[in-house]
Order: sequence, then structure tokens, then C-alpha cells
Amino acid sequence: MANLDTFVNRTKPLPVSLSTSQEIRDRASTFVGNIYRARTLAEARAAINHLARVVHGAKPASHEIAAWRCMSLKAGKTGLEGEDDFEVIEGSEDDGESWSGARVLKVMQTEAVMDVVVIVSRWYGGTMLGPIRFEHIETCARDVCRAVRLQDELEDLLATLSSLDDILDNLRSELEKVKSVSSMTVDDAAGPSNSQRRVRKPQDYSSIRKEVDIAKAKRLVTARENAIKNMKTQQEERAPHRKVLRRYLSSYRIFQPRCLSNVQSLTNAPLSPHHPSLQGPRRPPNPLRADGANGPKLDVLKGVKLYILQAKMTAAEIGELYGLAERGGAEICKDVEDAELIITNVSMRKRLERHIEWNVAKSKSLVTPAWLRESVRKNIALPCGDFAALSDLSPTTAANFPAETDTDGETGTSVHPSPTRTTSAQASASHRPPSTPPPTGPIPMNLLPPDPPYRCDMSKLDHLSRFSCCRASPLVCPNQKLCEMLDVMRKTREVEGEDRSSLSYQRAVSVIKGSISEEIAHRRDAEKLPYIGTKLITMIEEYLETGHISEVETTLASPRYHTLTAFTTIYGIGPKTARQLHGLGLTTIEQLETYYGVEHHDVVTTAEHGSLSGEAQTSAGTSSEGSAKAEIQTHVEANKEKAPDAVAVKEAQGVMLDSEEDARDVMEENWIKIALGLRHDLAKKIPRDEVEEIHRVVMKELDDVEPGCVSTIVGGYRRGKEECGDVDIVFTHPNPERTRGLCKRFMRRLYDKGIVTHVMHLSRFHAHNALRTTHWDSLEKALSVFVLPGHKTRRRVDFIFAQPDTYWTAVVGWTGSMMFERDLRLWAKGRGLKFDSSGITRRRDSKLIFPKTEKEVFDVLGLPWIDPTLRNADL
DNA sequence: CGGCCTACG
DNA sequence: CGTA
DNA sequence: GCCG
Repeated sequence: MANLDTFVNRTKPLPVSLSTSQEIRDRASTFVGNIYRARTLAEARAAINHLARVVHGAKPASHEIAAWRCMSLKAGKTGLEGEDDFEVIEGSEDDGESWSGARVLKVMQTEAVMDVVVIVSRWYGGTMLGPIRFEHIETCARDVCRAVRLQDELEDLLATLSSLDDILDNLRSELEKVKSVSSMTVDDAAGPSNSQRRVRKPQDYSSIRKEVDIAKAKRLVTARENAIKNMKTQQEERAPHRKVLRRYLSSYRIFQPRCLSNVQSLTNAPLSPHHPSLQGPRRPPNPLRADGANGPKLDVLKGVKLYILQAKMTAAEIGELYGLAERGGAEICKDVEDAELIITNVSMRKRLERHIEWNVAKSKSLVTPAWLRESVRKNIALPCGDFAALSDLSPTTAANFPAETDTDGETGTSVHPSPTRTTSAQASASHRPPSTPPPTGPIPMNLLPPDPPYRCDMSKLDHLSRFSCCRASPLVCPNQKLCEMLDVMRKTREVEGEDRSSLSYQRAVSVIKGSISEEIAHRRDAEKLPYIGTKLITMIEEYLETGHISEVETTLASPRYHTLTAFTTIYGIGPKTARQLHGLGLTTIEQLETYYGVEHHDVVTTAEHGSLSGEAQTSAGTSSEGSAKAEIQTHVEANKEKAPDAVAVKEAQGVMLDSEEDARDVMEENWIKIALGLRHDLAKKIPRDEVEEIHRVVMKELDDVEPGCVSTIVGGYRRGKEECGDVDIVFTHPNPERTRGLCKRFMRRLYDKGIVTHVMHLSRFHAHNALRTTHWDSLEKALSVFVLPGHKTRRRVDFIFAQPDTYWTAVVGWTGSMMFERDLRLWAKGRGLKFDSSGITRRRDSKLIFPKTEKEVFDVLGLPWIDPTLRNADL
């Protein structure tokens, strides 16, 4: 085996034996066992080779008997579905000592070791030993296998120990807070706790590891568990509302809404529902690149030397302004000295002087971004005086530009090759005075939208593909009526819990939307489509002949269908809960309110805000708030009569709960209660311009928390819907360090300002841990209820914070539609890849792929580019 | 007849 | 189970 | 409910 050499990879660390057995000597023969970590066959080979040639190089053994067992993922499997996803690769070699390899392997199987290679070396002394030699070989093999098993067990125990230590630390600091709770504010409650928590120095378990003292490790685990138990009991005594409080203080749902008033009074939380800073006049509409910066090239600013001061600008704004300047034909200067005109949001001399010397500033014109926007919009270089950024400099701003001193020879012969937005951004950032640390780094081009936008090549699409991610699905299609009927079937199957059937109707709708550009006139038009089988053909035929589908009619005539679908519109109520509630005889949302004990003030806030729908539902002929309240009360009374067993039902729902589940249940109930109170607002569609306004406000706030973030509005908005059910925004920051924990910090800020009223989820992602736990933390998300300052209607806004290298997969993953995403993943699976919103993984070796642009996401998956507006694979 | 997207709370 |  |  001369080419064994090729398995030795000298750049990798050398294989290290995890354990060596006792030497067995018998009539001049010597046996020694060794065991190495080997997750792949190649690693096993490397270890065998290393032992034979390097370790035993001076005194080569007569036989190197080896056997290996490696766990590997089956093709196309993720490892997430359990053991069946894996297969064992095992084998052995005798190296001249016949049958011995199989014996070693058998020992390994009995000892249940995995991902290792065992090598038993024999030095032959000239005397034949007979069958006893196999016993020696097996003894050596068993020794090393057991040693490794003990080591593994120890590592497990130490890992458990370390996570128990973490839990203990959290409990300790929480207990600390509970003790001093009366003097605390909300900020104190969750702010410095992290730093306090960090005082513990990591426990040192190295002696246990060295001694392989499993018994001691087990004792410590038990001790920690008891300590935690005691701690919890203590907490219970000190804080009767422990369960709620713990939720409140830990990372989940820290911003609990007003219905948990006990928490707020407990913590003396200074809640400012509407912070003054956002009550003032808002900035004028701030068109994003997509609106203002794209468009025909103009030469309104030809020859104008601009410097854009990035301080106090959001990334989106910086991108927009560079785009506008470029479009207007301006020359963007790297150095402020070269410019005649400075675009800035800074309005205070003191702040400006941190970036630009006062004497320099005096010789320029300093204008607000509005000047650039208006000049490009009106296609005329406007007088600067009206847009002076600093009132102190207003005279010089007006006087210094337009200036006629400029020679067109310089600008005409473009000394600088027409700079791209990004390179200029980088350049100007690097030319900031070194005295001030740059608050915002340059924005890498790949985090900004592409310019020009990608073109969707329809000829590359396969309209008859089984995958919606290969088709172009517009918002509405020529067969919209048919699709709506089939969607009724999908919905009824869904609420009845028939997921697979539901999926088939969903696929049928998606196929019709994406593959047919004309009205279906005949059944043969539909027969060729994937996912249209016998049942669907029957339905389509009926539709073509009569304009109706009887099964759909039946469904629409069924009160059960309407009740179930109405119930599932409430956030937190899915098909199963809806069916359970219906089973109790509840049929209207008002009855649900009674059931969940929605207090009238929970509803009144909504009734105030959304008076139209609120009052329409609660009272027929009255409009005063008092009557509405009374009306709700009467509903409560009436429903008590109708559903007297409501309490019993709750008990039925929560059968056999241990305390933890109980807590979860209570929480979920509260959550549904809140959602019921918000239902009128949340049912309202959000117009596109309000989505944009929400985005602007969010970015302005985010810039204060963490300057330099970039973002994309995703979801239905990005797919072009005129009205959106919610707002989804994906964020990142060029510096990955800046994104960690940002989601939580930002939510706190918005909550404190009264902009976010509820946070229903606040989560960290750890995708890609199919095998290794190395890469995680790649996404953080918050699902919130949001109210624009000065507005009344509450909106659902989802915040997704991605690491910069997963930004574009996050954007693709959150743009949707749902069917498009499912097919994206299915398609990826078929190609040996795993796609999710925080990356693409090659299944074979779990190698992560990070596309640098949105287009690259499609390229990597081998898909043609499909514009977001053509990803409407769902109805 | 098994699979139908994948992840988190 | 519910949500994205 | 449809596909491979």
C-alpha cells in the first residue's frame, strides 16, 4: 500500500492516541493497543499510518491490526431526524494477522465505541502462540475502548456540570434582583445583570479531567442539581410571582405587556408610552434607494464636488445619498478639503467639529440631505441657502455655492473614474480626521442593494417545474377566482388538521399561479400541470363548466369552517386549539374573550383606537365608550350562561401538567388574551407607505442604538403587495461584533420609547448545529407589536438581525412567500444542500456557504434569478 | 408506500 | 402546537 | 392529495 502516504496530511495536527493499553508479553511476542479519534475513514487511515510509520518507525511492528467505526450522515439527510439519518462506516484490516481485524471490530461493537480507530500492534518474537493470540489482541482492544468510553462519559459530565454552573449563576443574580426589587427600574432589571453575571470565574475541573474521576464528577453534578433546587425554592418564597417574574427577567418576553400589572408595580417600571423625542415633527419622507436613487442618469450636478459626512446617517440613507449623487452626475470627494459642498445631518457646531475643522467648513457649503434629494428630484441645482445644515454657517453656505470658480476641464476629464457608491464611501470614511474614532465603518457594497438591479430572465424559468422557486408567480394571476376557491379547500383541510391534503391544495394553487399565464379554458390546459391529479382535475372541470365547485360551496356554507378560520386568525390559536374551542361550543370571538377572561380595559384600548371595527362588533346602536363597556359586560354575562363549563375546559386542556408546563400554559393563555385584545388592530392591513414610514422610524432609532446598520424590508412588502399583514425587516451591521445582542438592546429601546408595546418572541437562532456546535448565533429575531408615534393602530413588526455573512440568505428566507420558501428548501435538498434563512450548508460535509449577494443565493442553489415580486407562490 | 421545509419557543 |  |  504505497499510496497510504497520500493520507498523511502534514498540515493537520498529528494524530494523538487517546489511550494506550497495557503491554501484553507472551513468549517473545508483544501486543499493544492504541485508539485514535477518527470521524472519517480518511482520519482512520491517517492514524494507522502515523502509528505505524512515525510512532513505531524505529521499531516497526510485525502487524498493525486495525478496525474503525465512523458515524456519517446518509446522503440527503440532515441528522435532525434522529438515528435513522446516520449510517455507520466500519471496517478492519489484518495486516497479515488473519482474522484479527474482525476480532477487534467485534470488540468495538460490543463496547459501542464510535468515531474511533483501534490499532493493536504485534511484535512477533519467533514463537507461534496459537489461538491465545486472539485473546491478547481482544484484551488490548477492549482496554482502549473502555478507556475512551470513560473519557467520553467524563466529558459529558463536565459539560453538564458547566451548564448547571451557568444556570446557577443566572439564578443567583436573579435572586439578587428579587431581594432589591423595590428600588429597581426596568432598566436595572435586565441591564447590568449581564455584567453582574459575569463575575464568576469559570470553575476549574482540570483535576477531575486529569484523574478521570468520574465518581467525583457525578457527585458534583448531583450537588449542583440540589443547589439549583434550593435556589428555586428560595426564589419562590421571596417572590410569589416567581414564574411570571422569571419570564420577565430572563430573556424571554422581557417586555411583557400591561396585563401583567403585578410585574410592573413590583419593579416600579417607568413606562413611557410615548416618548417626547418622537412626538415632534418627523423628518420629511426619506426615499430609499429604490425610490429616489434609481432612475435615469442626470447631469444636474455635473461638476459639483460633494462630500457626504456619514455621521448621524443610517446606512440606508448613506446608500441613498451616494446613489442620488451618482445619478445627478456629481463628483464625490474622498477628502472633505476637495469638496465645495458638504451633505450632512449634523446641525451643531460642536458635533461638526469632531469631523471637520471649522475653518474648512467655513469655506464650504453645508447642506442637509434634502438639498440633494430635491435637486435631483427637480433636476436643478437648488440654492443652498434654503438647505443650510448649520444656522451658524448659513451665510457662507449660501455664498459658497453655486460657485463659478470651478473649471470644467477638471471634471470633464474624469480624473477619478466614476466612483461607485461603495468605494467612495470607503474612501471618505478613511479620510475622516483620525482624532475621532469613526462611529460608522464603510458599508461593504455587498450589503447594499445591487445597482443596477438584477434582471429576471423569464426564458430561464421552467414554468412547469414541480418547484415554485423555478417559476415566476405574480401577485395575482389570470385564474385568481379558481385559486381563491382552491384556497378555501386548502384552508378547510388545514383547520381540520389534514395537513397533507392541505399541502396538495396549496401546491395546486401555486402551480396555477406560476405556470399559467392565461385563463384556463379547458381541462387539458390543467392536465399537464404538476400537482394537478384526479381530484383537482375533477374540481377544475366543474369550475370550468359551472363557475362553482360544490365542495367549496359546501365548505363555505358550513358554520364550523367559519368559526375555525375566525379562531385561527388570533395570534397563538392554531388549528388544534381552534377545534378544541369549537368543541366546547364556542362559536364567536366574543365568546373567546369571555373564555380567556379578556378584561374590558384590554379591549377598550383597542376600541378607542380602532373605533370602527371595535364598536361594530361590540355594540350595534351605541357609539359612546361607556356603552361599549357595558355591552362587553353583557356579553360576558351572556356567555357565562352559554358556556358555563369554560373553567372545566381549561382544566381539560391542561391535564397532567407539571409545574413547568403549567407556567408555559399560563403564559400562552396570557398571550392569546393579549392577542384577542389587539385583534382589531392586527386584522387591519398596512398600506405600503406606512410600512415605509415604520421602516424609517425604525432605522432612525436603530442609528442611535447602533450606527451603521443596513436593512431590507422583506415579507409581503418586498413581494409588492399593496397592503401588508405585517412588516418584516432584516438587519445587519458590517461589523459582525456589532450585531450580537443587538436585537434585545434595540427592543428594549423601542419598548422604553413606547414605540413597541409588546414583544411576543425574542429569540436567538442557532442553526447549523446538525453535527458541530461551532457556528451558531447567526440570527436573532423579535416579533413585536408596534405603534408609530402619533398613530393609533398597532402593527405587527418582525425584526430579524443577521450576521453580515448570512444577511442575504436571511433576506431570501424572509421574503417568502411560504410555498416559495418550502420549495427553495426542497430544491436545495435535492441538490445535496440545506437552505435556511441563516445560511446554506452542503449536506455531504456540513460545509457552510455564505453567498455575498442575493443573486448569489440563487446561483449557489443553481436557480435562475426570480424577482421578489414574482415569488408570490401563495394566494 | 413513504415523503411532503425547516427552525425555534 | 404555533409561528416565521 | 400527489409524486416518485
